[in-house]
Amino acid sequence: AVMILRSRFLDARRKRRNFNKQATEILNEYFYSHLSNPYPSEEAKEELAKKCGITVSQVSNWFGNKRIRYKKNIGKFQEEANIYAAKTAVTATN
Amino acid sequence: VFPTNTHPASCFFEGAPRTRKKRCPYSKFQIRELEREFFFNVYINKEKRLQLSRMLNLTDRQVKIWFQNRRMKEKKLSRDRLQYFSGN
DNA sequence: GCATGATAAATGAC
DNA sequence: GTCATTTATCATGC
Repeated sequence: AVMILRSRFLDARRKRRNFNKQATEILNEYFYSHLSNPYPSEEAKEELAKKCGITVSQVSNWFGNKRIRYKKNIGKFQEEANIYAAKTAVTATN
Repeated sequence: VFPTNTHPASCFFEGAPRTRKKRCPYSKFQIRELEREFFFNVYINKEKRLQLSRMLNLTDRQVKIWFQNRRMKEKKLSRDRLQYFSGN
């Protein structure tokens, strides 16, 4: 009985909802501005989570998925990488 | 704050694709038996581990790792419940 | 139909 | 042992 409730709780959590555009922007900004080492520290994860309005676990999930999917097909993310590279360049000059 | 890059096993751009065992999801029966044992004791001893691995046609290493991952999962569930009811 | 977030096996640091 | 990961798989969004 406990196990059934437990599994239902898991299934409920697994119902996925996309992050809002602003949260994705923040995460991508961090990812592409740390492309040589896209491993945020625990403190950085907490700050990102707060700014994005998501949990630290969700931040970890996002970076885990992003790293493997980026590495697996860099070409597919080239355009996206250029966009955020330009964006951070603009903010740096201001 | 720059990451010191000590914890990750390798750089993000590594060149050595080490051979890794392909992840194979366990069957419903295997999961049921593992969960049953986990319910009685979160830490499994050597005897029961060998017994369980033979019954489920898994290696003792696989059973050991399953219990490790299962404990981490339980911990994460506790954190999520706490956060859910306290609202951060 | 893939994109995306979450979970399940498997590894390695410590 | 824990725990942050990698990787494949799952489930959903659209």
